[in-house]
Amino acid sequence: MNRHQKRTEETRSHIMDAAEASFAEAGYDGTGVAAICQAAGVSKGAFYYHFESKQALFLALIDRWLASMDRQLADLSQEAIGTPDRLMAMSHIVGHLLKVPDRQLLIYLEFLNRAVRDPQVWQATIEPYLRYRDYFIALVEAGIAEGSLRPVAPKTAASLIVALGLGLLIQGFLDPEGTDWQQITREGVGILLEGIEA
Amino acid sequence: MNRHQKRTEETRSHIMDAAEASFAEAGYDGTGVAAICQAAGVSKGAFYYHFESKQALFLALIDRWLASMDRQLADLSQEAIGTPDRLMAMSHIVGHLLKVPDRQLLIYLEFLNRAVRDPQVWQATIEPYLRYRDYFIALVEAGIAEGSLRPVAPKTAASLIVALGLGLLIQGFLDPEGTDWQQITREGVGILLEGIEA
Amino acid sequence: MNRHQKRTEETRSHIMDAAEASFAEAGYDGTGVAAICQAAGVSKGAFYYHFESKQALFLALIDRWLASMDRQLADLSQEAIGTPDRLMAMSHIVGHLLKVPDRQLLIYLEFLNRAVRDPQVWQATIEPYLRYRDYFIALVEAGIAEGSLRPVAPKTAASLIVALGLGLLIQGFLDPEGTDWQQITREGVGILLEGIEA
Amino acid sequence: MNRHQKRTEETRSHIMDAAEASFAEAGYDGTGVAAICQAAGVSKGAFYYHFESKQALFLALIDRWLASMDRQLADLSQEAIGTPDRLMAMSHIVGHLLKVPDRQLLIYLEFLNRAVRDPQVWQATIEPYLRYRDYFIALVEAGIAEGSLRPVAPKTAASLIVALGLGLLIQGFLDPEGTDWQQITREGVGILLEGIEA
DNA sequence: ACTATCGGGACCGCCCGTTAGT
DNA sequence: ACTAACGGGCGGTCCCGATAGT
Repeated sequence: MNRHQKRTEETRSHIMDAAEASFAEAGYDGTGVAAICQAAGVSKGAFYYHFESKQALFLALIDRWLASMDRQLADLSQEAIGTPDRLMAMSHIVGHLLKVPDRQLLIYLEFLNRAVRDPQVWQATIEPYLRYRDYFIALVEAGIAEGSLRPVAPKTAASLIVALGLGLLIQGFLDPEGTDWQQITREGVGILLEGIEA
Repeated sequence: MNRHQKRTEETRSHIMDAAEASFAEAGYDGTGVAAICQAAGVSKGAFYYHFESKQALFLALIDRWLASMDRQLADLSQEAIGTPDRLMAMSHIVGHLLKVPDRQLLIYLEFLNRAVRDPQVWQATIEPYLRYRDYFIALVEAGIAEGSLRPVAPKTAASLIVALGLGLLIQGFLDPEGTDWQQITREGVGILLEGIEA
Repeated sequence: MNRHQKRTEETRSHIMDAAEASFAEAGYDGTGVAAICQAAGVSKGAFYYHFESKQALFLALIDRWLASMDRQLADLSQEAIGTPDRLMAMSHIVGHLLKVPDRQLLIYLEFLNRAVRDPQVWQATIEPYLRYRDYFIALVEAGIAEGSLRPVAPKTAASLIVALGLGLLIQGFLDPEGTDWQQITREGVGILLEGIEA
Repeated sequence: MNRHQKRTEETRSHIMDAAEASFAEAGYDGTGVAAICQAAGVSKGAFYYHFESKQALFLALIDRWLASMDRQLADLSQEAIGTPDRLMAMSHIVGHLLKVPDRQLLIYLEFLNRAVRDPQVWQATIEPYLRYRDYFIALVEAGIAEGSLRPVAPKTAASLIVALGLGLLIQGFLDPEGTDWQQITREGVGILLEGIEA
């Protein structure tokens, strides 16, 4: 990668970072392209040189986020531990997300909200969602196979786990100050395990 | 009630119904006041006679929804049954919501999404949220007192229940066709109860 | 005049008073009919029962003001004094208007501004303006005849007097605090008289 | 100066010229941004690229006018002549303004009318007004010093001169046809000088 | 690879005036 | 003589994207 390409990539990243922040803060519709450009310190022309449209930028943002999620999950899969411990480890990740009331996370709500209305965004969201659920299904099946989990329906359990994560995240958004969500998450996973552990 | 009042009430309802449908379909920002008026069959003059702004209409919509929620909860509280059974009954309500892929429900996502960005909407959302959580806390405490639940931390359990409901609803939005969410909900509550029942 | 008629007249007056205040404060275009009605404590229906349009109300306001001006001039003409003294007496009236920075006076600026653009308002304004100038012309001619004034061109002198009054009024609007306009007016008339007195 | 800057300057001027004409013709409130754009042959996008708002354009118009006024005054100050002659020269300028019934001048009335209601416009108007009055005060003082004027109060005389100009301008607006305002102005200044000349 | 400038459309809020009802 | 409710349209602003220029 030569000097030029590097510079180009940097501009792209700046725009995406600025957009991510703005979308989280004010929402997709509440953020103008001009505002993104100003925050990124570039002109509108630069924006439309790198992205076909505001929508395309949004999609790129989703992709970037999913890629980072994949990386995190892959890291976790490296360590060979039992299913319950792995769920516990995951709860720590979610709990960590909730510890600091990170306004930046709000962009995930925006992803969600647009996914159910925009077919293109839906496409980009539903596919990874199913992938993640499959991951949890496999996890549960492995747990049943290794005898650490009771023989529950894997799909139900997986949906339950995802629901738990989503639901706690949203509550964390709604009430970021009044509750120690990190602790709730830890205890919650404990209760859930109680219900499925052997 | 004279003719004027009756007419007013009807117009207001028409507007709110049309707005609810449009907001669910296209989102808050994707719905213009003109579109609402057309759908409701009234003029802009009528709209701004009944509502101070688009935002005010949105808040009125939230209030109406919360009022109906309160009514449903109150109905449920009438019947004197044990906590586990009551939770099961609730799961049926949520399950029913998920049975038909009702696009109308999408407006709740819109409520959520705006609540975290607009202080006024947040105010209107957080207060009832806390009220509902308190309701569940009381429910769990009652269950522990009557011996039907194990002595878990009530706040944690309540948050868990709410998380379950929210998380399943959102998954229902994301994947409305591929899964029998009604069944997942039933089984999910079963697993959760497994973890907290005595 | 029976009870009903009296009540009607009162409502009309309330509306006109409220409109006068609002027009002075925010200008003609800056004042909505609804605002006038609210300030007057009546409904829009009442407004349009008494006035054909916002414009008609404005015309009525002009008429009312001109009538009061006529009354003042007539009072002044009663006293049989020389022209210079009469001009001095008038300067006191103008000076008095300028003593208190009466925001209410701003409506005359609005009259002026609309007169040059709206033919109907122009009609209602130009005619009395010419009448007043004729009054001053007659005054000057009388002064010359009685020997108290030098033989200046009456029309020029009259225009000068009117210009003086208008110009000082406007300066009083522009700089209501920084200057003692009452005194300036008194001295100014003195200087002017110096130029035309015999 | 590159091509961009030149184009900008031209567009800005076109917009300002069109706005000046429209404001004079129909008043500030009676002129829509769309109308200005159409008259200037540009789009709304161009308009709001060059001006932050309709109000900002109005202020820019005031500034432009004041700058041209300053230039005229400066030109006049170049020639070393006595105070009376200078006042006479000025009367010629005002008289010239009044000779042709120039509808364009009506924008000054609009300036005035808005200055007394809008703090921002007031700010932009009062400061130059005071500057001009100071100029006349200095002029009168110089006249007294050089012995061409009687020892009148400079501030009073200056206010009188300004009042004369303003008042004649307004009368010129009200009655543009019926009177030879050029002549009235000349004679009027003569009379005024009569009152202050040594 | 980027900037300065521009095109045109859409949205919210308001406004003037009308009508059905009392 | 007056109110509540409504009709329809306009106005300022902003926004997404395109183009001319470098």
